[in-house]
Amino acid sequence: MQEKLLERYEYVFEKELLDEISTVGQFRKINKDVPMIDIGDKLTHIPLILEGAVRIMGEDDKENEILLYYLEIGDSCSMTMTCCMEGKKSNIRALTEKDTELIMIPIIKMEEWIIKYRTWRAFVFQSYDSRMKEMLSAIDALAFHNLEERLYKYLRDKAMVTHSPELEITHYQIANDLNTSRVVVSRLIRKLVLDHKIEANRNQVKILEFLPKV
DNA sequence: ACATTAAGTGATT
DNA sequence: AATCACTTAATGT
Repeated sequence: MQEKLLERYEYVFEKELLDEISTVGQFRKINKDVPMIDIGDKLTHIPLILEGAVRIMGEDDKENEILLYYLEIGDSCSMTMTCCMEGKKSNIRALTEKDTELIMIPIIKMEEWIIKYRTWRAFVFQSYDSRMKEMLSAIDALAFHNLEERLYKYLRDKAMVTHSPELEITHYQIANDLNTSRVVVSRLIRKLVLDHKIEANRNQVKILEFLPKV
């Protein structure tokens, strides 16, 4: 665990903080598709991702699920960070997208570290900021009723997390994550194919412009 | 060959 | 954009 922690966060956190993380945090290795947090669970720890990715799902007043965002290497969960302060309950559902390694940090340390470590403070704010920006653009797409854009972004995100432009997925699964119907997804997929943005076959979608990160 | 599941199509709201 | 009803295509047993 030490090596990976250093490898991923050596330049993010100061030495003392890294030491404290490795003593106080518990290392966990989780397989693909394992539920970690459900809605209503009390949050006791915040995760720090070392390897793999975690999908964060939200739910509206009905039982409609929607994929909010992914946690990847170097990420933590800003949702957890905020509602964690007072041991509140989760309003999100977390699920491993693939085999994942992470460190769980007890929430009590949150406040302490915010005061104690400059880099931790920066980290918290930074992950806040990036999530906020993501949310804003998501809302934008929703307001414009722009499912096509949402779908394309979804596919790109998924490819990013997988580190591969080729996704093994059905239209039905996509529809579920986007909280829409399969028929609509199929039609939008066909559009994207005609626009030469993707290729699609049964159980498979390939992103054509796959440029690993900006 | 048959059943099951994924994906395509047209019409309707 | 969602839903329905139906077709076609691919896959598994």
